[in-house]
Amino acid sequence: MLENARGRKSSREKILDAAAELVSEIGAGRLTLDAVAERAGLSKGGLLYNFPSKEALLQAMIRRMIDQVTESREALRPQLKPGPNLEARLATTTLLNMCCDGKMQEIATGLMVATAENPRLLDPVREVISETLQRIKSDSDDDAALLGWLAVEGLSNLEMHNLSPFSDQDRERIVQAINRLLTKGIAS
Amino acid sequence: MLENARGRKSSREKILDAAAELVSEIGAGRLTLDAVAERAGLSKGGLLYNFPSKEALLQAMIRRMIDQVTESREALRPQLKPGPNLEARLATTTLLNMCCDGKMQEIATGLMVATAENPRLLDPVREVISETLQRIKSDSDDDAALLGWLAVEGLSNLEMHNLSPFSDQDRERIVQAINRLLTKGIAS
DNA sequence: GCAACTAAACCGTCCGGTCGGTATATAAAT
DNA sequence: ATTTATATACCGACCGGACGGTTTAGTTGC
Repeated sequence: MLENARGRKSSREKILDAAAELVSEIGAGRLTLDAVAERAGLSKGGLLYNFPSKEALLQAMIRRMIDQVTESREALRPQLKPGPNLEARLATTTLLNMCCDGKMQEIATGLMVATAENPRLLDPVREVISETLQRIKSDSDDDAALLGWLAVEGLSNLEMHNLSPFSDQDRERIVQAINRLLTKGIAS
Repeated sequence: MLENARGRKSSREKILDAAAELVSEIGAGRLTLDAVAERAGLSKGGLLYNFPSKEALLQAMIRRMIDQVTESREALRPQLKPGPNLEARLATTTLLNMCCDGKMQEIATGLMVATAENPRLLDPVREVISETLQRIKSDSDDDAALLGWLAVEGLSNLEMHNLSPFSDQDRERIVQAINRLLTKGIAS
């Protein structure tokens, strides 16, 4: 559904791409409709034709970002071997993979805009997180799964805001440690 | 230094308090000088007398928030018994305690404003985080310390944005699990 | 007499949103 | 076949309000 019949990206997609790019370049508080329109290659009128208000645009950004995470997770599912903490491993691996693509940037920017403009825009995110917690709880035996998930949340949050102090080696070690935690648990 | 000679809060403090309150009420993107002045109980002129620009106000918010975290940590230091992962235990406990006070809100709001208005405002935060990592590394034997710290980062980030899906019992269990992780490590 | 304001008008810019108009395509009416 | 109508997708000038910041003239308390 990302492309219309002619194989060209729809205006909606171009606009969402442009908005995500812009936020990561100039910051969430400086996102303007004019800038988005220019970047997307259409007029402000055209932009507002596709999204009747700035709020509608932001909602769409959040929605797309959520859908992408869900898609990635489900695409990953068949590649992981079943076992304990499967849902936690899925959730963490998905997030960690997205940090490496540019996609994480988009998640970050969406969240930043939402936080800046209108905290209510985060409602759908709240829902997804709550659902993820349920999934993780549903097939985890101890608290290691929760800790691993939280650690990934922490790491990705740092990376979102360009606050991560970790070198590549650091990060690699951390990822492995999280995997160990999810498969072996906390020492007793 | 929070109060002036007469025991009354200085205008600067009142202004910073007002700004933090406002952000958590109306969102980072809607913070205006007029609103801050009104909430702080002085005129716009008075506000701009204390902070010559909005940017200066935001910088001061970030600075105060960093100082509060550092102070809290050092106040906690004599109360923890020495041992492995002391720095990690300090860092995590400090953050977790602040989540319970209202103080966490202030940290959150500061970060939100900074992210929204001007990513450069996060520079001092980046520095503090980097320094914290060094501290944690300096006295930890394995990766458990890093994981515990990251988990707390994740938890507090969720709580900052009111995204935490955890009940009080959940949270309690998680805190205990983090402590176990920091004292006993990952199973081998 | 200086620091720390108050009060209120004002300026310039930015920005979300409106609105009249346009181009193209497809369909309906004659 | 030609006109007329309708829908879609878009353009871009413009409006009005918000907001950061300035200025000015005065006030209060040490």
